[in-house]
Amino acid sequence: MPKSKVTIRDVAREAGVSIGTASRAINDAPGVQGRTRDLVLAAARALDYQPNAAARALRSRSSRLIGCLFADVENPLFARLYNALQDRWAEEGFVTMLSTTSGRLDREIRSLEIFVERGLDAIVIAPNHERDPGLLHVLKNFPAPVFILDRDMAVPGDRLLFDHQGAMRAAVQYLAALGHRDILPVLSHGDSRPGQLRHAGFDMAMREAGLPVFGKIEPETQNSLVFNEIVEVFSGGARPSALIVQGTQILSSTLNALASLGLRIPDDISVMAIGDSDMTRGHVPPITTMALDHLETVRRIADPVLTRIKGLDQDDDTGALQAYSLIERASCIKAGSGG
Amino acid sequence: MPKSKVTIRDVAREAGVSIGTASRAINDAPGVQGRTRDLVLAAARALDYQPNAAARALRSRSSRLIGCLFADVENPLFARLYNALQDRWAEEGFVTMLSTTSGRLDREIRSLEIFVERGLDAIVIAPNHERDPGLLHVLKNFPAPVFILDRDMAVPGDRLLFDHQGAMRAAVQYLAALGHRDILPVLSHGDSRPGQLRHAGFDMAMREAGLPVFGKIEPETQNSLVFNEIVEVFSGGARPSALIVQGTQILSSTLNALASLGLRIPDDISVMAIGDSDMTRGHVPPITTMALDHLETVRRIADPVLTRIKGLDQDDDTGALQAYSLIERASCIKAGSGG
DNA sequence: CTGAAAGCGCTAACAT
DNA sequence: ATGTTAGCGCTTTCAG
Repeated sequence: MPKSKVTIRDVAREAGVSIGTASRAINDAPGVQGRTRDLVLAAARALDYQPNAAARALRSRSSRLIGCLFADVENPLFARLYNALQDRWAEEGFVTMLSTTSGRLDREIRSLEIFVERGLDAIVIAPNHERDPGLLHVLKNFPAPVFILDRDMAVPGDRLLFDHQGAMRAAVQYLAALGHRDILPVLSHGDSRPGQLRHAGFDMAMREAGLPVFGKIEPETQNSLVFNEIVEVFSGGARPSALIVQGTQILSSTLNALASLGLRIPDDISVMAIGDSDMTRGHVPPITTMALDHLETVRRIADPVLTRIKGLDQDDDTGALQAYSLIERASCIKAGSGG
Repeated sequence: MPKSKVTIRDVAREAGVSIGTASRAINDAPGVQGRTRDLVLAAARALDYQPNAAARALRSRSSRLIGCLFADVENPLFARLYNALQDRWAEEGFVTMLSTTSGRLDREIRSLEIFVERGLDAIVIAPNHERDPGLLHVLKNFPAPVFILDRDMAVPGDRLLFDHQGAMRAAVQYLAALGHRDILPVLSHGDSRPGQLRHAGFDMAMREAGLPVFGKIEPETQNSLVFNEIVEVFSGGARPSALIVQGTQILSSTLNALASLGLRIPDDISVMAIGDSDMTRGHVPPITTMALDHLETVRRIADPVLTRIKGLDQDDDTGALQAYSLIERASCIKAGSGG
């Protein structure tokens, strides 16, 4: 009884109706009598019928598939996001596909081609290469709605942009209000939107606050170790009173360095994180953080995508900005007030 | 020029051949003259032809899709694994789908149903629920090869089992050889295979080494905080000379607690990790670890799956055991030799 | 409200 | 070596 692929034909026969009626009942389309519908559904259940997605997609020209293109799902932000999006879209009967590219251009382009072949109904992308003409070309001709996540790309489509600049400003203002002047940023060097805006935002905020830029630590990537750089700064005699640290991995390395230097948080130094995670929450003391509202972020991605798939032709929402908010925890205190 | 769905028909016409020949050329099947083949491929490229995967799947009864069912892709092990498997299978022309379930039974079952509907050619699963009859039932009737990853499940299919027991034994032996007697394990309490075997392995190894079990810390989940438990142990006056810690999140919390207690690694206490990660590598000092060989693990999953898809009917490989190996780093020293 | 039939794009079997 | 054709399982007209 297992391997026999039962088709809608079998269901129709079992229910004693035509194949068309069976289809309508199964998709609960209008124009089916209640009793007939029940008959069909009962038959389907009895036969353990599973619709064939390929046949459906071929005929209906809708795969009920939504694709995500991320560089990397080891990044907790994207992992959580993927999880939540998958959940949300599953409620609406869509299956979510994930393609990770390690940020490599060829794989980004190849993934998009695969998305075309598979006939995805929509895609959400946060590619590493914002300005590559080849990638942009594929995107412009993409046969389904494209949602752009936190990237500056010259292609049509809804998008959601994280307010990195605002986050940096809020962080600096918060620390400045606590009396900190020597604030050291530890922000990975980004070629793409997030990195650029964070640096720009930091510089601007410091200027606004009338604070000299004390120094900078710019790890190459999200996974770079900053242990040595941190130790060097303090060995050099210079002595920031507060750190702004972005990224889980970098934060981990930073905390390790501080502990190793014998510096206590927040007594000896204040630490502020950009981006919430198990680490910021679970650390003792917990780390004050600029965080994205996860639920809201998910909603602002999932819903517009669904709307587009339904085909409601509105103008692209090209300016949606997702703010960070300050989560005050125990890792920052007034400058000079420590033990 | 964008939306026009160009079909194999168009390619055939453009190349001046029949639709069948076009198909053969595109799939580079045997029985096509070199020149003809080039003609077709040129036409395909010129028209920017993308084959329709749904039609292919429907006709050929092969979706060229491989599914992964994991509880959670925020777990670095699975994230890395997914990445690598996707890469490997892409080389063979397969697309990989990921379903994450947060370990919830209903979602595990639902995911499998979706896998059936989508006609996946094979699946790799590491479900949370090893003994649920409903899940087992679906699996037994699954219409494609099933590969089981590190779970004890009474269903047919190849599998790869991680040697958690061996890992714990090696860890204990290593520490015992360094003269440690008071070894404290910090291992999450698992209801499924990995957790059970780790605990069993630890107990057995301690017995073999003639060491009394000093105590245990058993966080509920992989994300549990153990800061307080660690602090309590040391405040209680008891004083292990070495820790065996499993999981990235738990390790993070543990290291935080040790730092906060003012304990230096390895001088005041030796620390050994189960499972390699950016954290074990990047920590200062780097953490001695029992690790799985990533490449080998990937190979031992990816290859058998491919073989099964090709239909080579051999017996299930039901006993493959993937060993951990010891990566000696700086976090463990001889008992009593510290500052 | 339901049945009959066309056909989505492709591959595979059968002709030539 | 290439052309022709049937039909995968389903949704969607079009009749009735």
